[in-house]
Amino acid sequence: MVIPKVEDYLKTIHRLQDRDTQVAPSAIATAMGVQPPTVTAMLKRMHDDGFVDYERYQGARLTTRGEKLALETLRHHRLLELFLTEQLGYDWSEVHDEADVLEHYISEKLEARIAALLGFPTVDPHGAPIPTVDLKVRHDAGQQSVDQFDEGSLVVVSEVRDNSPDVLDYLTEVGVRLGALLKVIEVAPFGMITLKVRETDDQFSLPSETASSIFVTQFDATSTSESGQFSEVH
Amino acid sequence: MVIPKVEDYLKTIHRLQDRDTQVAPSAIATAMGVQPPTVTAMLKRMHDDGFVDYERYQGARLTTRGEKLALETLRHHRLLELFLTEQLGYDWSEVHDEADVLEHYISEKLEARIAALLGFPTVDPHGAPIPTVDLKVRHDAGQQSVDQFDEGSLVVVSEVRDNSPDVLDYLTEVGVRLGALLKVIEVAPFGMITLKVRETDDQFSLPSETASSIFVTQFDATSTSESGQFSEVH
DNA sequence: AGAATGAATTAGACACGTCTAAAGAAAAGG
DNA sequence: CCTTTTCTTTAGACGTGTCTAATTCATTCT
Ligand SMILES: [Mn+2]
Ligand SMILES: [Mn+2]
Ligand SMILES: [Mn+2]
Ligand SMILES: [Mn+2]
Repeated sequence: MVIPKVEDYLKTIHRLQDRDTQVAPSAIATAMGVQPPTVTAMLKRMHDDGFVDYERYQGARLTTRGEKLALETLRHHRLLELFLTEQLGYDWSEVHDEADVLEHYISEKLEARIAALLGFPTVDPHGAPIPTVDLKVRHDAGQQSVDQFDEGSLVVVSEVRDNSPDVLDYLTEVGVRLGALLKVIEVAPFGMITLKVRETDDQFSLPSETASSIFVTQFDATSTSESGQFSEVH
Repeated sequence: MVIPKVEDYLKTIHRLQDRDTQVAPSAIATAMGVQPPTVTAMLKRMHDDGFVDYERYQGARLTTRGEKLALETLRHHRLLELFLTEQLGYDWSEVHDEADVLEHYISEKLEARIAALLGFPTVDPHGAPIPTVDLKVRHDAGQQSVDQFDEGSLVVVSEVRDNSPDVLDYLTEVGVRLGALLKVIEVAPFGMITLKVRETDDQFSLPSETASSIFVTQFDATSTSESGQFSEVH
C-alpha cells in the first residue's frame, strides 16, 4: 500500500522535472509548502522505496516506478476534476482542491467506472491531458502560451494552467473558456497583455504571468469544423 | 481539522453504544481490529479533544460533539454508498469498503451536491437510514430481524445489516433485495432459518446469525401501494 | 476474604511526516 | 583562490497511530 503523501511528492517532482532533470530539494519544499529538512527526510524514504533516484546534494529524479505512480495519481486527479464538473455541477475553479484530496483515495475500480461514465475523456476541465489507462500522456504539441503570440493574432484557448479559483473565476467572467476565440490586442513590454474575446467583444488585460498559463493554438479559419472539437471539451 | 482515524473510532463507538451506554475498550479494539493499548491511547486523546467521556477503567461514551461527528461521517458513508450504486453502477455488495475510505475525504460541498443529485435520499443501498443534514436519524420502528417472526409469516425486506460482500452476493443470488417479499418457512431450534422468496419461489436456508441481520416488516396486503415505496428504494 | 482470572492500563518502542536550530557542502563573488 | 552566501543535510524534537511486554485494577470464584 502506497501512501497519500508520497503520491503528492511524486506529483510535485513530476511537474518540476519537466524543465530540470535534477529536481532541487528547495524547489520541492517550496512547491509542497514544507521546510527543506522535511524534503530531505522524505527523499531518503522515497529512495529506499524505489520511487526516486536520490543522492545527497544531487537532487532527485523519478524512477520508472515513481513516474508510474505520479501519472496514476495525475490520472485520478484529472478524471475527478472532470467528473466533478460534468456530473456534480462544479465550476472549473472549484474542482482542484477537492480532486487533490480524493485522488489518493479512489480505488482502481472507481477510477475505471468514472472514466467509463465520462466516455473515456482525454482532457480535464482545464484542458490538461488525462493520462491514459496505460499511463501515456498525449501532449498537445501545437499549443503555446498566449503571451508568445504577436499582436493581432487570433487564437483558440486550449488549456489554462492555473489552479487559483480567483484567476479561473476572473477568466470565466471575461469569457476565457476552453475553445474561446481570443484576439491578441497588445503585448506591453512591462509584462501586461491585452486580449479581446471574440464572442463578447470584451476586452481585458492580464499580467503576463497569468497570460503565460493560458495556452492557445493559432486559429485556423479552414478548420472551423474542428472548433467544434474544442467546445465539446468545455 | 479532524482526522480520519478519529472518525472511524467515533463511528465504531456510536455503533456499539446502541446497546451499552458504556462502551468497553476491548469491544472497540475488536471492532477496530487493533490491540487494546491502542484503544486506551486513542480514548485519552479523544477525551482531551472533547469527543468522548472517558475515565480509566470506566469505558467510553460519545459526547454531543463526538456524536455529531460520528453521524456526519455516517451520513457521508451512506450517501456515498447510494451514490456508488445509483450513479456508478456498483452492486450493494461492493460499496462498503469504497465508502469507508471516501467518507473521510469528501467536502461538505460534495456531500451536498451528492445529496441533491440523488434527490435527498433517506436510505442507503442496504436500507439503513441516512442521517439528515441536521444529523437526525429516523429509525424504522416497525422493522424486526426476520428470525423474530413465526413460521408462515409473510414479510417485506427493509434493511440488511451485513457488509460482507459474500453474504450480500449470496442474498442477491437467492433474491433477497430491499422490498422483496419473503415467507418464513421454518425456524429450526439449532440456529437455522428457511425462507422462500415470493417472486421466484426460491427457497433457501440461512444461519440465524445471518438471518438476524435481515430486517423486515410484516407484509400488510392492504398497503400494496406502499410496497412501491420499497421498490423505489432498491 | 483471599485467590484466581480477565480486562485495562502503563511502559517503551517504532514508522510517518512534520518542525526548528545547527552544521556542513556547494556555488557565487571578489 | 579564498570568502561569503545560499542550499542541503544532520540532530533532535513532537503528534499520530500502532505494536508487544509488563503491570495494575476489577471481577468472579472458592
Ligand atoms: Mn488540478
Ligand atoms: Mn493530492
Ligand atoms: Mn457500509
Ligand atoms: Mn472509514
